[in-house]
Amino acid sequence: MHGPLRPPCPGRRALTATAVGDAKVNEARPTENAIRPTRRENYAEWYQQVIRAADLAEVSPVRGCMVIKPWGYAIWENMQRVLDGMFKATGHQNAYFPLFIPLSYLEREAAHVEGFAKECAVVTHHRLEPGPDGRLVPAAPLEEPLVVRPTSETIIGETYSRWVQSYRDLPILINQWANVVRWEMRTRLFLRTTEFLWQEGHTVHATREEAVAETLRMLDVYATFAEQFLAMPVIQGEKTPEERFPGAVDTYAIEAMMQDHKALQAGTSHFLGQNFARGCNIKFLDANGRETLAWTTSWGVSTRLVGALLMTHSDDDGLVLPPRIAPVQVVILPIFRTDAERAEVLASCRALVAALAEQRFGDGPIQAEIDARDVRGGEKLWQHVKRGVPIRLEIGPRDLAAGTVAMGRRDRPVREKVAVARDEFVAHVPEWLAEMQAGLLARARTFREERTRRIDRLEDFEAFFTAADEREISGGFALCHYAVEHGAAAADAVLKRLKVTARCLPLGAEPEAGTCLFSGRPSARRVLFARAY
RNA sequence: CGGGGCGUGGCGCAGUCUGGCCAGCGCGCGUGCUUUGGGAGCACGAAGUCGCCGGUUCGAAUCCGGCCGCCCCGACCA
Repeated sequence: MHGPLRPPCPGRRALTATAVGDAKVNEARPTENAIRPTRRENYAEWYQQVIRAADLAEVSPVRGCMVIKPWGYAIWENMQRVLDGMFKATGHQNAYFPLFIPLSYLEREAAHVEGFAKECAVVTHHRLEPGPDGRLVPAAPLEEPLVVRPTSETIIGETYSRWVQSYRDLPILINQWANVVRWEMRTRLFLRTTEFLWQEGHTVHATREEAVAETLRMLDVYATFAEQFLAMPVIQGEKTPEERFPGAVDTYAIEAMMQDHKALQAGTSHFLGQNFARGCNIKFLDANGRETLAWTTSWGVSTRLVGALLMTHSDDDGLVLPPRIAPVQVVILPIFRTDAERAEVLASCRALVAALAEQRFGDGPIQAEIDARDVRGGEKLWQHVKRGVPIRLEIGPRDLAAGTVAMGRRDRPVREKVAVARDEFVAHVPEWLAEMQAGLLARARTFREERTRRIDRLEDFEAFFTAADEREISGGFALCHYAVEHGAAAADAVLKRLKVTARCLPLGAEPEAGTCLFSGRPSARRVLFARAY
């Protein structure tokens, strides 16, 4: 066990067996965080400031919409790439369906309309003409208004009804990457915007069992992705009837805990039963020649995952990216004064990038980038800290002479810099990145476990969700007995007051007889309660 | 949609109550010099229809009327 990645003690000088020099911890400046306010001071504002400091996105001139900037979009592209591979590996194909849904389609499933009607953008005209004051006004009304898709069950269902004739046509396993629009009252970058990017899988099956299996399989894909790539531990569970997707029979979700102890639904998977098959007329002849209604599912994750990622790992110095989802794993900051030094240092940096590209991490080569911009060193370094790049390297004339690189890790204090032999660095980077990845997951899991309680008395429940003083962030995950079918009315007032909701019925929990915390009725299992995004 | 707040160079704000001084400050931006292995210093400079429309007035960022937009709190939500 050696290498600079396990300094014996945080904040102290780290000793390394192979490094050329001792670790250097610059303590000249008083400790000061890059992000203000800090998480503790004002969590919601901290979130906005991290997005700004990391250059992920900004609010657009269009109400409720965001501009996703290159760094933020690169993270989303990585998510897309990995998930897309996982979808393909489970037999799905990509396709694309229209942005516009005829109003009449949306009406095909009663619960579905009711759920989405209040947040639909509607296109009513197809032409602009100069108005009396010289400004353009809509003209030429459409015969039937078009809804900008809030989700695509109905338009895809309509299409599937023509594709499905025989049991031999099944299953249909299709995904689409798309944008959707939901006219929300209040928006927050990445977490809830009027327009957002997502993927939606839509499948059709011959039997109920197969559709249920698909629903749970994709939920598991999401959980695996969240944990292995985003280093974000999640709880898989079934939604309560109140939280169910409009039109679904069962909705499942992965729930993650953010650093303010709130739950964030990071992905959903719906067993739609035959509801949409009925509404959209998806029928097939089975092996016995009988006309049968199909069974469908749908499942999705969105750019919300970027917000989830941010709130899982980031600290008061900005974004922290798990190496497996970071667009760049290593950023190299060349240091030089003269033109001669510049040429020499840059050549050396380029050689290092090439050497790193030979090393593999996860499913690809290590992505290293040289930042040779004419920006002052300290300023430049902090930009990369705030953007969450896992490893920073400084390479200057002294390193060239000594055959070293100066390394800083995003999971270590910013001012902790370790000199590592250059060859050593190249050889061990994959291992160190893997260690960072695992460390982030472990830390997030510990955080969650420390704020998860089994609670059996209402007064404990109230206390758990009540802050002792202004500065404390209260709450977390509460696992409580809850008679789902009968307890809702009894629980309503308490939950509303505490702003807590039933997040899900965790899967895989062993049955346990108990008494509903709210209604006193018998309960067979515990339900996960939390404040939620 | 209800309650509260706010619109002044790219960003953050002061000035508005009590009309008149060249519309100011900080950050950022540009140029030059000095610096550079941890968020630089000095000097010079560019940049504003004071949200929009109308009214009052000799004179409006400031007063009056209307409109638009944004933010926060609630109801709705991936």
